[in-house]
Amino acid sequence: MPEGHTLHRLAADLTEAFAGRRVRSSSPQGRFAAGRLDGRTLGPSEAWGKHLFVTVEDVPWQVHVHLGLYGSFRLTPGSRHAVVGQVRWRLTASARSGAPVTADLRGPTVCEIVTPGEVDAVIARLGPDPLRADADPGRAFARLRRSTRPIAALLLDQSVLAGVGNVYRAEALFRHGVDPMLPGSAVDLATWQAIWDDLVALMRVGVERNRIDTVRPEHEPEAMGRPPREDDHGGEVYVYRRDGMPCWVCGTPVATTDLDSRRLFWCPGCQCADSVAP
DNA sequence: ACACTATGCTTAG
DNA sequence: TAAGCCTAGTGTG
Repeated sequence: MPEGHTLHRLAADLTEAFAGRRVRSSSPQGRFAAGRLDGRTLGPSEAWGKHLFVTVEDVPWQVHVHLGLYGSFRLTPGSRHAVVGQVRWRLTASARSGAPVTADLRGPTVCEIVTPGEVDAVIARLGPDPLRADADPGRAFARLRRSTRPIAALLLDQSVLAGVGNVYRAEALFRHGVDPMLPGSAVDLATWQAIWDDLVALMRVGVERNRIDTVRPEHEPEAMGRPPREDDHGGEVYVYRRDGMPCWVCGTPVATTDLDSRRLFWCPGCQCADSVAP
């Protein structure tokens, strides 16, 4: 499911499966002008935060995809599958150019052909993306320091930081013992740098494993003598959707509240002004 | 079978 | 702040 790591993994998978290959392109559901790509050769795909761009050889335009809350873009071997459900965009590459493969896009918020100028405009409104090597965490820190909004709200603001979603927000704040309601202006540079570095590491693991894993080795189920969780959010997490359950570290029940119409999860024991980072 | 939820974001008011 | 987008999985009866 789509936080930034999902999009970066998807970009890599699409590039591996389709770059340099001639594709068939269609919109079984009919809501995307997929015919413009039919018979063309794809270039590499790239992710910026939660946005995906699929390039096409010999033309300046690209396909811009945003999965939104429940979009999915799934690759499966083979090129002759029956269409199941509402497929906005189907890409296939046949056995003639390598391993046959199909990619089906369902339920995206955005799937459109965009000009280079439009690509630049999307990227321009995004903050630094921890998964991009050229990202500048200082840009995000400058935004934090100018804001009285809670750090938890700022971490989800894609113009402050690109690619972080509700799970990474909750988990990163937990791992650094930061009170989610701390105003951005009160975050010191050392704390910010630690959170940023941690997001870079956590999200890279997310890309590799294609799931979110945030629990340190010493708190993993094997080390704690508890059964593994392994739910559909990924592997092990500390607080995300664990409200009411005891914190893995201090035993305090995990709390939840609404913040800007999004659910926020945190441990009141580990994440307060006088707590030491777990 | 139906109801509810969800890792997101935009627009209207 | 609320509604809308539009899919899939889970829970309830």
